[in-house]
Amino acid sequence: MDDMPAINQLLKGLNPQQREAACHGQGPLLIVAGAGTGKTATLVHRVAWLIATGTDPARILLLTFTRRAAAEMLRRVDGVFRQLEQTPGTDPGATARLRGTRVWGGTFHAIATRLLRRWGQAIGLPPQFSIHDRSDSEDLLNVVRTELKLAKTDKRFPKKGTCTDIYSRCVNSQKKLPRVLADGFPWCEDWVEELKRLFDGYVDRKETSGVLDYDDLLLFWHALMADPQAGKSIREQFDCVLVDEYQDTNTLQAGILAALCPDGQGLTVVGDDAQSIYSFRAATVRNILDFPQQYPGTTIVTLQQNYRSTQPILSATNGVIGLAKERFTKNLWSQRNEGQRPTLVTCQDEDDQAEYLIRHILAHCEGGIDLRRQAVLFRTSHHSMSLEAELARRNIPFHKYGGLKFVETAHVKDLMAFLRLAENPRDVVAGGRLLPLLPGIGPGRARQLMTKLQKAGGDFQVWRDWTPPPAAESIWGKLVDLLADLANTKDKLPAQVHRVRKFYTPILQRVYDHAAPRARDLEQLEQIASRYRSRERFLTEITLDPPNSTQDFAGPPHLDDDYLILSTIHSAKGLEWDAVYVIHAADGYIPSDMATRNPEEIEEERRLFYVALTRAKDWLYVCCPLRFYVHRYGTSDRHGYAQLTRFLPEEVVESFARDTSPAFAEDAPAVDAQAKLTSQEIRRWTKDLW
DNA sequence: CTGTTGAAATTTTTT
DNA sequence: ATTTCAACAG
Repeated sequence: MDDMPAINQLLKGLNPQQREAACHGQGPLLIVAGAGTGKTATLVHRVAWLIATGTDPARILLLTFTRRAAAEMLRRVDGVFRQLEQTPGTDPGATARLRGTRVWGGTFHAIATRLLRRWGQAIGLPPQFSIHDRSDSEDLLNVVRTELKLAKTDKRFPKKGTCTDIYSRCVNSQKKLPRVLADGFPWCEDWVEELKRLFDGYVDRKETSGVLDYDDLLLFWHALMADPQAGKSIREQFDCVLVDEYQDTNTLQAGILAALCPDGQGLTVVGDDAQSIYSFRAATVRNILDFPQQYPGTTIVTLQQNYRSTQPILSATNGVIGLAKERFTKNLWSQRNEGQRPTLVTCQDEDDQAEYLIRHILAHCEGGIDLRRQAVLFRTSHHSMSLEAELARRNIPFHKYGGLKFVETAHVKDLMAFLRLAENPRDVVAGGRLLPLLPGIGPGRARQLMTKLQKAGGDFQVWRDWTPPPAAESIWGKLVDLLADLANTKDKLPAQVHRVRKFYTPILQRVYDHAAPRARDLEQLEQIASRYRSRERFLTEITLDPPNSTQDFAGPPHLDDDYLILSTIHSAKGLEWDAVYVIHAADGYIPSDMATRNPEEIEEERRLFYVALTRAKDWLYVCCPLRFYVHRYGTSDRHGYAQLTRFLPEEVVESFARDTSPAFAEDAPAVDAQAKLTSQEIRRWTKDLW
């Protein structure tokens, strides 16, 4: 496969910079890839090139931001080889063996799990650990919080979610608690000592429960690399390590990479400092900026030709990012000179905005752009609520990314808790969730039972000689039977789920309203379970990569079902659509009120806005409702007046066309929108004084 | 100790 | 609107 024609064939369609990156040798490589510059294609071809020139696919590690991204890339690597087979002169047998399927691909967390299950014993970690997702972590932290009586203080102690955020931030940034509090949680600074005790207790509790949380996966992988034996083995397992979205990695992740490729040989990172939007997760843009210093001899390849957007859209987005305080990449350019300027839409309020959106979305649909090639983007999940209601009312199908996920619904979590407890009887969160579902059993008895179980080494038989309260008498024996069986069973996963479902459905009907649709969800979960090889794999994969909706499980989507995309900007990362609508582009929404405490936060919000805008290929709309309801707590008629986002000052607005929503148009088609808008604002403002 | 009721506080983005 | 916590009845 070393023959030049085949290699050239493989790289055809790449521009010179992309090609340079794809064919780069072993030295450390930094690819600075602006939005839409063919980053994925480049990475895909680099993997293909590495394989074609003799690297064993199984010795390539591809780290991505989501599992979906990894799967997509490896699928495309296969595509490259399949195409190669078709070209005359290549040996089909040779390429067939080169498929990308054996490449190690996934998120840092998923790869950490695989490696820790294999090698974790070297650092004293038993291989059958469970993984806690974000809400499990909160629950466990809450257990400790209650035990330490931190709830009964005179001033209110931070909520469990906040505590988890703080903890996570400390671990991922590798910074001291007081520093983290001062930087990101100033309203919690009074609680340093209590938080220290809380976190100590939490760490111990994780250990006795046989559990790792998301942060532990990174932390333990990092530690594993320092083990002489295991670290060496893992280092030698991979010839090449490629990292996507490097601008959104944190200190711990950079540390892992340094341990994997100490001198940077075989290391490739790809990213765009202008798109760094995860600092709340302790990601630091320093990773990408300092990469060349960290690895002397780094080759830097910069991709600047944009293949995604029309030039008018690019001019506008360049204008937005041009105002960033620090800016390291050059302006992007496109050969797509045709096309409309993006549209800045002034709306009266949220309803009006929804009206405008639906009107234009349907119009584009008529014009041949399927719903699924259009996306509505917003800063915060609940910003799309009123739009969702309106879409539902009009029977317009949509998929939402970044909202409440299927597996986060209470009934699905309940059912999973049975499987989790059977898999790991030490998991106090699973037990603490499941046991109080029985009548007469609350947090107190649940705690008692879990302690008892732990002392017995996880043998459910010890629960048999416990005397349940009268209310639970009839069901108690059945629960113990169920769990004991599940713990020992060799049944296929769907059969296990079926048993749990039979046990749980009556409980569900007692505990929740709207039991029928919930019960149907569980039937679906049973179906889904059939695709997993084992219970352990099922639990692990669901917590590491929770599907966004039941539809995500459904496999290849039917061609005839078409649906609009709604997504948070964060979840839209790396994706693109023909038409993009960015809504609530008003100060307070973008940038979010919560993220204007310091200049760094504001700069990140600017990049976030930039990411949103750069998702658009042909059509871009930015909507700003002038009047917004203050539904902070509860519904009220309180409202305020919004300013257009500060990221669109006058000189940038010039690259937009202006439009107004239906309400304005109907009110006074002849009047200049700008003037009309102000007078209206003034009138409403005055009315609000009394 | 459980389960209910009412009052009080409440900070976004996600692996 | 939702979550959290204290008070109280069973």
